[in-house]
Amino acid sequence: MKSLDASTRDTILTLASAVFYQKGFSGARMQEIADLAGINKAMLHYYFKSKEQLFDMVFQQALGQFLGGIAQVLSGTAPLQTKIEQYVAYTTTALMETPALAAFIMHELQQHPERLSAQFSDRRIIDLTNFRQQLAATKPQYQEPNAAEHFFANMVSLCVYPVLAQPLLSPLMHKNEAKYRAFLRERTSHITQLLLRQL
Amino acid sequence: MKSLDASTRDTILTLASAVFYQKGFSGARMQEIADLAGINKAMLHYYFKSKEQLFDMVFQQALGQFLGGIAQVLSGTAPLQTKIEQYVAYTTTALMETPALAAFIMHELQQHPERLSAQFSDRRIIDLTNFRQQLAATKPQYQEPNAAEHFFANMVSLCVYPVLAQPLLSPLMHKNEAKYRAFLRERTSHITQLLLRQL
DNA sequence: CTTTGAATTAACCAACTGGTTAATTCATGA
DNA sequence: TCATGAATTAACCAGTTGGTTAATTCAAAG
Repeated sequence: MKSLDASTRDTILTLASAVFYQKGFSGARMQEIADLAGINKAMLHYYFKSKEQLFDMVFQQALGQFLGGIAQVLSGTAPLQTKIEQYVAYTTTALMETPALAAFIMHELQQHPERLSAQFSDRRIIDLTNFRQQLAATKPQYQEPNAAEHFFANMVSLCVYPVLAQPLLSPLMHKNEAKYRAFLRERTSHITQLLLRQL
Repeated sequence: MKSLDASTRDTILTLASAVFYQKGFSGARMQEIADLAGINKAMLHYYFKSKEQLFDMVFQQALGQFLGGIAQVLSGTAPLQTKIEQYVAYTTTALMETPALAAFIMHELQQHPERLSAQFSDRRIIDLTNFRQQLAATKPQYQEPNAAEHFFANMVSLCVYPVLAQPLLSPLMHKNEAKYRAFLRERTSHITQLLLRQL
């Protein structure tokens, strides 16, 4: 039983995301997506003219979600502390819901870095100047070249990587999935404190 | 012109690594690997009976390289400071030589986490106890549950992610490849200081 | 020179995969 | 009720891909 025509596209998009996230573009099969959506391949091509187009929509949406948190930190007017706290909390929570998202984006971006440009041309949100100013205002040492960039890279790394590398770190720490998830939740405050201590 | 039969296998393995690293298992093509090696597909299957077998060798080797640095930190007898300094320097350097390695491992591990087990059954090197003891000896607060794990996760994240996410962070920081590489090199000391400050 | 086993090649194949087509059903507004 | 366009299906297709086979070349040992 299908949902209303208008929302069918969205349903497909959601199911397709799951497949693409886990298997990547080349590993994903149109047949599998169609099966998941309970339609046949022809219907899939009726809603999305090609695998590439379907993938592009999934990828751009995923990238938007991923960059959303960053944009807020880089351009918002809130105090630096607040922005950092919000980013750490939001990113951890969001990524934990779709653990394969980060690995998917990195893997696809590795092969086709140009796919990023679509997100950069439009939105001007992606700019470090505002962030650097706020940092420098808090502590003068952040005026030095690359100091703000290092802080930013630290923040993102500390949040994203442990989620992305769960299949590696979880066995390494002898934690089952539940325990590792608890560990990740615990990290939110750990990371926040570590970062704020640098200000 | 081919190299000596014995080393041909290694040549293929190296070339295949490059392809697998960039395109993953499902994106890689036996034909492309054969072309790179200057042989035809039949020869490729002569040396490696299947794509899966060739991939397994590549993957296990990649994983070994990736875990090599970690093992040293976790089990060596050197002082903690030295081990940290060595890990940061080694990891950054090693990953920068094959930037696609980390994304490759994460992506494949996401789909087949069981591929990790091969590395874990044999070597007992992968154990945090030694590391935790050294940490606790330096600062008692690291006796608390998960404290050592957080430190470890921080260390790995700070080193690996900025290399892995180069296609994302490089444009975001308005750095070309050369400048971003310089930034990564600069991070070696930045990360080391940050970590040692936590002791 | 000949034997023998490894190295190499060209041709081939079956399965898979993205995509198409033409015909059919369904819903709805006139 | 009928006309119209969207939704859906089954069958099909051409290109790709991993893998095989049988025949051939090559190199070294006897």
